Amino acid sequence: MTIDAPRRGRPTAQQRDERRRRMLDRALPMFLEHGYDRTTVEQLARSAGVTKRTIYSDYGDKAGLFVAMVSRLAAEVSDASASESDTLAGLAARIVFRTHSDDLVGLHRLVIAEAERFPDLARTFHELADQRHIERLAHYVHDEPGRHSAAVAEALFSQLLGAAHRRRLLGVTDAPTMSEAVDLATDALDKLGLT
Amino acid sequence: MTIDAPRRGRPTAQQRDERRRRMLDRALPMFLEHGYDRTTVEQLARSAGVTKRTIYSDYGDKAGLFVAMVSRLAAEVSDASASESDTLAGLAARIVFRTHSDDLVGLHRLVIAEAERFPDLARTFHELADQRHIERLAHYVHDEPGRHSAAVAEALFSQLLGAAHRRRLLGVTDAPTMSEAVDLATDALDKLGLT
DNA sequence: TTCTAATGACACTGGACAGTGTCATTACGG
DNA sequence: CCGTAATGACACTGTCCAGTGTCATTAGAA
Repeated sequence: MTIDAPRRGRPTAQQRDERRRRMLDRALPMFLEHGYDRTTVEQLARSAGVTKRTIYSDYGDKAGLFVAMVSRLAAEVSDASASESDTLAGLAARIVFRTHSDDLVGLHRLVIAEAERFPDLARTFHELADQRHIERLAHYVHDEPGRHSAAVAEALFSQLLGAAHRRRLLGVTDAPTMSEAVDLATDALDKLGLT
Repeated sequence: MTIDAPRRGRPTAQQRDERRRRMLDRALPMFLEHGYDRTTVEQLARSAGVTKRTIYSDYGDKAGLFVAMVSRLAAEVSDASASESDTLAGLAARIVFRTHSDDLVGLHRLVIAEAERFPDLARTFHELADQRHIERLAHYVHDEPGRHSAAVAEALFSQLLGAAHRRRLLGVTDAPTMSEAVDLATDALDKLGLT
């Protein structure tokens, strides 16, 4: 859990970058496990192999680190499903798999939980995660007769997450395997009459 | 905000019941506004016109009050949409309106936020709220050719909440009016090809 | 080389808050 | 009417934790 061999004194540029990255990397599992309030700066520091001092001078305070962490992750999510896929079914399945994963569900939970305190963060998350997914889906459904692709894409997105994702947020089911994700995606496409 | 004229000494039976109810009633807005961790027992007590003492003797601790409050509300939600409606469209619209309301979205947020700490509560909430809605919808779609009514009902429920409800959880949109809820419900039924 | 920036180690402060103890007060039950 | 249960008032304890100060240590910059 804890990073070993911390050295005193000013770090090399490389070490400094590693530390900065580690603080963000390690913050996620910490916040996921304990929630925002119950995660102490001391825990965050120890887990990253760093002292509180460094966290405060790099990120200002706990909220600063939290925002930086979520922002970075949301951006990654938005990039992740970008290129690789070529079919609607493939894209749909990947979106299901990703959004139902433990990490993303946990992140989603955090952002929802703190939506009141960090409204901008919630908005960013929504735009980078959900909205991007919908836009990407829209590229594949633009020809549907008589309905706007954006509306169809949103309906599909709703169906791809659906009640299953609600159950994930509430923690009453486990993350689907990739093959289960494919099935969920297939069902969703089917129910909306999409090819 | 605060209840006035608190009197010392043992309360009458009626006063006692009122107090018990008030504690639960007032706990919701408190928890909604500040979240679980940042709501203090002192605030809960003052808001209900009661001292910490009474909260501790009635509910044991903060967690006890929280669980009691959510359980009662979840049960109410489950009863609420019970009888009145006779058409699928009517039921669907009422579900949309209720689940997108500020109170229910806030409650949902709370339960999601604390799903890790109160897993049983999350399960209860899911069964009493979501699952009940799905079952109720299922009564109206049992005749759909070639698909199980339960599956159709779940798909419909997914569509009734959908991306709009995600936005509500993230706090990026306001609660829909009743007429907007009707529109959302109509769209959802439409997209799934239901009458 | 010398000065400065970034850090670890570690102690410390100030505030907040859960939960308890005590006592006077009031209603209820017998 | 008397003993007891439930309460308000209020002080108190113990703990936790965010954020800061200090100093020695090390790397980079001039």
